[in-house]
Amino acid sequence: MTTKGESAAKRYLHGDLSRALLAAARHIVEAEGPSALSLRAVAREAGVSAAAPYHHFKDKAELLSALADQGWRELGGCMVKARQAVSEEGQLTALGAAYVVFARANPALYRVMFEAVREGQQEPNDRLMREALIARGATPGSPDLTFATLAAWSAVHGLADLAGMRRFDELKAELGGERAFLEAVLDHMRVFPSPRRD
Amino acid sequence: MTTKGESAAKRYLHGDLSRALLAAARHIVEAEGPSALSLRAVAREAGVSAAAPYHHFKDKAELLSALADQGWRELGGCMVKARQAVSEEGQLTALGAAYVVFARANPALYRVMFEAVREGQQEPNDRLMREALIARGATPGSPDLTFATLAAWSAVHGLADLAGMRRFDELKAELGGERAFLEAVLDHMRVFPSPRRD
DNA sequence: TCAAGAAACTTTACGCTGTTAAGATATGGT
DNA sequence: ACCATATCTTAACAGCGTAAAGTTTCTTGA
Repeated sequence: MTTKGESAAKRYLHGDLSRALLAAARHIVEAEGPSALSLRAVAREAGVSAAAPYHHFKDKAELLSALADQGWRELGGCMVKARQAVSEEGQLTALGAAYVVFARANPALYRVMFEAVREGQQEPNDRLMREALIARGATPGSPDLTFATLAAWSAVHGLADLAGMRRFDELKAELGGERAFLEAVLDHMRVFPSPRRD
Repeated sequence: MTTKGESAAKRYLHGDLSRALLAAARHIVEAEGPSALSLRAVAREAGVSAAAPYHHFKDKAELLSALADQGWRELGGCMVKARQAVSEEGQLTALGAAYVVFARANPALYRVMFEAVREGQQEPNDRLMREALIARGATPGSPDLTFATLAAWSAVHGLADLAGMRRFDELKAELGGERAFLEAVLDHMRVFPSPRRD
């Protein structure tokens, strides 16, 4: 049986190092940015030697990929939750807002997430967005749906990447928060129409 | 007087090392990706010692920032050129297409460019896009113009980041090239309306 | 013209990184 | 009880960014 219930302090065998490494990685990446995330720092934070992670992850990229996967899962959860609260027509906008809000709340994690996609280690799920577009009238197999999905994803990803610039701090404050700012920008994309005016 | 006209081979003083370093950096970044771009590799490629670049750039970040600056300048040139060929209403779409096409033609350079923006070392110019939006009817000082500019930039940046995914290779081929693919996606953004239908 | 100083470059060295290899220790199955 | 195996450690390697100190070349002004 595993040593599941015991205190995790300074045993030779950690017991749940995979999880601990992921947690440490996430902590470091959000606290000090992706460029400061070294495998050795992760191991240090988890209280193990520099070589220990290699018994749980093939290399650094695999750890980052696992971290990214965790992020994509959480983002999926946020989007599902956001969808529940709105009418069918408003779904896409709600999903887009949830996407950007999550990325802005976890900016460094989001960078790791997207990097993993870029390297082909992750295949983010566009099912929710496709469904929302279909609910808004797109025909399921059409190229139009493909383009619209990609347009929506481009918009939210691009906005997530841009919204962190200090340049917009003042504007966000005027609008009473980042959320309002994000929605105002999304409202200028045809794929993200405002519920009020469409 | 400077040794301007002489052969650049194996002199103790290089003569134009700044430029040579930038050229080497650009070559490496496009050939092997941003993660492979080490200062030592750049120095090696330029035929100088590892410490030589420090007489021309404060550190690695400053070299990358200079490379990014060069990229943003070139992109600006492409956009100006793209604008000349179209009517006033089509300007924004032409600018957006030029942006994405440049980013896709120099994907690794574009990543360096955007990273520099993210670090606050570059302030990319949105003058052209603002002008195009005004030409399309936006009122110069309005918040709407700000949001629309940001929406346009989000769209092209996001698309540039996404368009490289292998996932779309087949679709691009069907459309007869990446350019058509990019325009089809841009056409689904309100800020980038198709000339034909708007 | 020539010495002095500045600029451009080199060698050397430091601590950091990712990763591997070889050895130590705990666990679980028989 | 014992052994294979999984998990961890220490030690080592090359490559990285960068600083310090030494060498070579260019420039400048008396």
